[in-house]
This record gives sequence, C-alpha cells and structure tokens, in this order.
Amino acid sequence: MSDNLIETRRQKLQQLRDLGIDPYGGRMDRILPNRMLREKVERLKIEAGQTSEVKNRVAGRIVLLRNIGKLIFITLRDSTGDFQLGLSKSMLPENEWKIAKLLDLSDIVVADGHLGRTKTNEPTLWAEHLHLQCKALRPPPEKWHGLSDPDIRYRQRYVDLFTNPEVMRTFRQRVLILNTVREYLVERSFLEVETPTLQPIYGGAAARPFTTHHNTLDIDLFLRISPELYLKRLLVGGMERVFEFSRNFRNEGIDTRHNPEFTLLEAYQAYGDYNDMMDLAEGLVTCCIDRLGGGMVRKYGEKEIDFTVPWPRRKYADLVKEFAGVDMWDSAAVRAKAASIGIEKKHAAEAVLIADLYDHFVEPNLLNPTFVMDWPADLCPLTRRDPSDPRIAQRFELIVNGMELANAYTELNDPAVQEATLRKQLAGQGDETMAVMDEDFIQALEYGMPPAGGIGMGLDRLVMLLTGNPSIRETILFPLQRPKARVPGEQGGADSPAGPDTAPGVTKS
RNA sequence: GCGUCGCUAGCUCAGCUGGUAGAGCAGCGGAUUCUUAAUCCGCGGGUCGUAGGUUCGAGUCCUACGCGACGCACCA
Repeated sequence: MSDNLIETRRQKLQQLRDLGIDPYGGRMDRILPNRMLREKVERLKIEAGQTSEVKNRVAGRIVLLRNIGKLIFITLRDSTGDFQLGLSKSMLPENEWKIAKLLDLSDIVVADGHLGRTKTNEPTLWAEHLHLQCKALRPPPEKWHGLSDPDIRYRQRYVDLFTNPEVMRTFRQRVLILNTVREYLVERSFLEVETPTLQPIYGGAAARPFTTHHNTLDIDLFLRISPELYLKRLLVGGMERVFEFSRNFRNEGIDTRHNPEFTLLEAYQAYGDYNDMMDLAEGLVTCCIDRLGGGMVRKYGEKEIDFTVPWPRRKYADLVKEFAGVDMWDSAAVRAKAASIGIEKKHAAEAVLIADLYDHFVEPNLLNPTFVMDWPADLCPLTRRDPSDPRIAQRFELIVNGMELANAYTELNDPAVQEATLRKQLAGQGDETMAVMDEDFIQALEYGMPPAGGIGMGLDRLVMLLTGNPSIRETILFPLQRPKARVPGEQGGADSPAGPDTAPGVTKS
C-alpha cells in the first residue's frame, strides 16, 4: 500500500550496495557549516559564473533536488542554513555519478569540491567527489508547505527540525538564551549547582507532584516541583550565590503556557533582597536580547512588547486599585467586587479573593514587562514580611504579556515565622496530595540562613517571548503528547522511542 | 474535566443541499549541462481517524470513542 515510497528507496539502497557503496557513510573531517561556506563565498568575492581554486567540504541533508540530466543542483541543509551543491557528470568519477543519479530528497551527503557561483550568482560547491552518508528510507514532507500538522511536528520533532528552518532557528536561539543566562550569572560569581530531582518531600511551590517509587529503599518519591528549599539549604551551608537550571515537574493541565515538565532558573543571592532580583531580571533579559539582536521592542503575534529598561515597579495594591477599583485592604469592597465577577467562595481566605481580583483585572492587562511588587503576605509563605507592614510580603512577579515570567522574594530567614506560615499554608489546603512539613528545612533555617534575595524565572517562557513563539510547546523540543494507540501489527509508529522495558545495558550512561 | 474546531494519498489541501474521491508537491518512466518550489511529456497511488446508526445510497447526516489545536477550569 503506502509503503511504495519506502519500497522504492529500499530498492535504491540495494542498487547502491550492488555498486559497492556503503549507503550509511562514515567519519568525515573538516566539514564547514553552511553558514561559513556562505560567508567564505562572500569573502572570496567570487563573481557570477566563476569558481575558486580553494577546496572545501560540505555536508548536509538534501532538501531540494533539481535534476537537469547531466547536471544536478542540490540544496543541502544543516543546522546553520542551506547551501547549494552542484553535481556535473563531467566533474565526477563515473561511479560517483551513478550515486548522484540515485539520490533522493532527505538523503544525507558529503561532497568535496570548489566554491563558486553559478551563472545566476547562487553560491555553489561544485563537487569533485560525492560521499553518500545516509540513504533515507522515508520521504520528507511537502517541500514548499513543509510539515504543519502540530501533532506530527511534536511527535516527530526530528522531521520538524530539518523541514522547518524557523523551528531550528528557535531552538538554536534557546541555546543562545540559556548560555547567555548561565554566563551572566557565572560572571557575577554565582555558583551553578545541582539539587535533587527526586525528593522525599516536595515543596517550594504549590502544585500537584508526580510520584514515583524507589525499589531498594522501598520509599515513595516525588519529582520536584521546585528546587527552592534545597537551594536555600545551600545558602545556610555558606554558598552565598547559587543558581540552578531546574527541570521541574508539575502534574497539572497543559496549555500554551504550561508543560508538565519545564525549565526554571532559580538564583539566590545572600545579603540581597528582592530589589536586587529586579535588577538581576532586567540585566539577564537585556543581555539575552543583546545577543539575539532585533532590539528591545519585539513583535509578539499581533502585539509589540517593549523590553526597554527600567521596567515599571508597581505595587500590587496600587494595581488592584487602578484596574479593579478596589482598596484591597477593604474587606467588604473586596468581597463585593469578587462577587460581581462571579467569584464567591464563602470560606476562601480574603487573600485568595484579592488574588482572584488581581488575576482577573490586573495581570491580563500588563503587556510590557512590569514588576508587580509587595504582595499580600498571606499569599507568600516563603517570603519576608515588610518590616513596616506585616500584611505585605517583599515579593514580586515579573509579568510580560499577561504571563508570569519570574517570581522573586526577599527570602524569609526567620525559622519561627517560616514554620508558622508553612503550617498555616498546610492547614488551608485539605487536599491529601499536598506536602507535609519539611522539618529539615526548618532545622536548616535554625542553623542560620543569611538574608537573601531569590528569583525563579521560567526559561521556556523567556524563550517564547524573545523568539516570538505563541506556545510553550514551540520552545520545548519534545513536549508531552498523549501516546497514540498502536495499530496491532504495525511496525514502528510515531510514539516516544523507548518503552519502560528497555533492556538493561543498552544506554550510554 | 468542559466547550469549539479539526482528522480525506507520504506531505499541504479541495470535495456544495447525501449519488460512490480530486489537485499540487513527493514517487515511477522518458527528455534535459546553470537550476532556485527547475521545466516539459506520460503513469501509478486512498479502510476519507475508529466503531456503530439513519438511508436505496454516507467523505458528507446522527451517536460514541480516539488523537490534536484553541479557549475555559486547574496551575498561590
């Protein structure tokens, strides 16, 4: 049936073998990335129709193939871009010309030859030798429209990456952003650390966890929802500045801003406070934008977001007053306003109602980066209270396009207050999946933690905003998808590769 | 979990108020030494997401289920 396309390629594979050619290639040195080849053609000032004497090697996947008989033009793609390869019957050894005639879209090749430009001025490597590096058995998607079905794009990201250059570009930019964040912090004496992903007690955020089990110890464990409590232990230990790129796992819904596993930057700075974290956030993001290029005013869908610093630092209460028209300390007004939008939780703490008003009226309306600071203390169990007003906690969220990009505190380092707020938090949440008190964390605080500022920044979301992608799934290489049911008897499939019963000893680690 | 929309060839998509499936690209055969989504001539390719139902007749209408996208809820 539909295996005709694959069967045809299998036959070509056999023809290649009959020619004495290994269709799966091997080691190749001195490969120049396509972007460098392009730059080189510019530097050599080669004119249309000319070919230089300099020899080069090109490698890539065939994404376009134009067969003109005794002349074949191939567009090769690598992660840096495309480059044209010219194959001429008169320039290739006889056997290699036979390979050329058996090439298909998606095959991977290496070629040696001279850089030049065609008569139509296209930078081209004219091949003297052609090396087949991998015969592709499956055909690529449509060459003009590419692969657009999001389902297939996410499940078969490998096809998405070599088919859609803008996808490759996003993930290369993600690498640049993460490297920039790392360098920025390392330059400022932050130590990059790794703390447990498997935790016997989870905390540091409010979310349902994934659970797992360790067989030998016979204990249940949780995949971390946050590294916060471990990083604070390091402050106690004397590491004054620490950060971690933390993969967090939250057993919650999936939408354009949430993936069950996501990457959070968490950083802590002893003797600092949340004002330092605002400076840090501005510095980090600005530095990333400088590296990416494109300026501080960036397109995001139909909108434009202005990242020019300094970003407004607004008080939570002022914003609630401005957008909801309510004094958040006026209990009756808060309840009335909440009721007016259909929020009527009889037993809800007042802080929860205030948060509902904020979520409804304020947050969606903040487009440009805005620090929302000084939150109601009852919403912030891990945050230091304002010395002059205990109702307020020294916390901010950084909001961009109505989305929480970062969350930061002046950290609470009073063990007595910490224990009290955590117990209050636990009491308010009757859900049996909620955390138990982390006694060791309290004990650590009793040994003494320096005052500190701490921040958590969603790196996937940062990549969304800076690359202009509307969904977090466009910034995560393999976002979670529900597995498709296998058709009995069908080989392969588009699912995630390894099942749970993968034989031991086959992994590299 | 709820709602809306979608699922037709390997890919991108048409297919009206029900009448028995189409295009482009890819593929196959042929021509072609400067193409750029190459071009020209010819050819093959489908369990219309799955299972039921209505009907003389279903890609089209109905029901259920599966998967996805978006929105809502959840995510302090």
